[in-house]
Amino acid sequence: MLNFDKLDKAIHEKGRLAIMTLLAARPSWPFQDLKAELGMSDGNLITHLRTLHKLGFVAVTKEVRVRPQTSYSLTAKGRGAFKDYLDVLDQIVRTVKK
Amino acid sequence: MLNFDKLDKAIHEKGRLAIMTLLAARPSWPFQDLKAELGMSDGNLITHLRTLHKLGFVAVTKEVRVRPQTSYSLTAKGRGAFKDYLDVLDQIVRTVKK
DNA sequence: CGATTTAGCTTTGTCATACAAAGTGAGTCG
DNA sequence: CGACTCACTTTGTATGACAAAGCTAAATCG
Repeated sequence: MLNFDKLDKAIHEKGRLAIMTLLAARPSWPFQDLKAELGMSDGNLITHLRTLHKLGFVAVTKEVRVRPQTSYSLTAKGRGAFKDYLDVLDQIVRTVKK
Repeated sequence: MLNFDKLDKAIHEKGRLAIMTLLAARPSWPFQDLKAELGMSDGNLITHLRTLHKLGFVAVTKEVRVRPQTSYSLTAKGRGAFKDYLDVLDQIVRTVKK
């Protein structure tokens, strides 16, 4: 049957779900762009990103252009975990709609 | 675009998402059955049910058979809110998979 | 009939964490 | 030099998940 334990808790949190969804949509996101898109505070955003990074879901790239710019992207692991997560969501949606 | 603010926070929590999914599958669930199915402690389960009840998502019916039996079911409001929630999930899944 | 069991709560306490606000340090621009 | 920006870090608050244990009323058991 439906297995809610498989719902990765780290991804399930609303803020991080939004982040993962954005990261899945484009290969790389600068910190400022994520912040603008999500309307989060610096502290909140970076904490979520750090959580995802610690889990190996997100890669961090630092460049110094005119200004320093840190960009974030999904790792293969992150993409896999997100896919698994979405599969569960998909199952829930299908199960209930039947 | 995707609107994460529309993700009802009360439903989004894992435990309550599981409860809502069960309640959507059958017209009514006795407390003990929910507890067995979900493997939650009394205290945890009743707290979640109370949260959903306060929001008007869940109706409570008390019967006295051989033993007292309290059953829980979705209200129309609960069903509507759950549908809206699932619509957002569905959108997320579709958006990412594209 | 007294003891035990059961259902459904309530209470209590702990632990985690989301989130904002404010501070930090390095580099840049005027 | 002084203001500003980026990317953090630190700190504090507030919420909430969850388990364990107690509590009450009713029913069953011996």
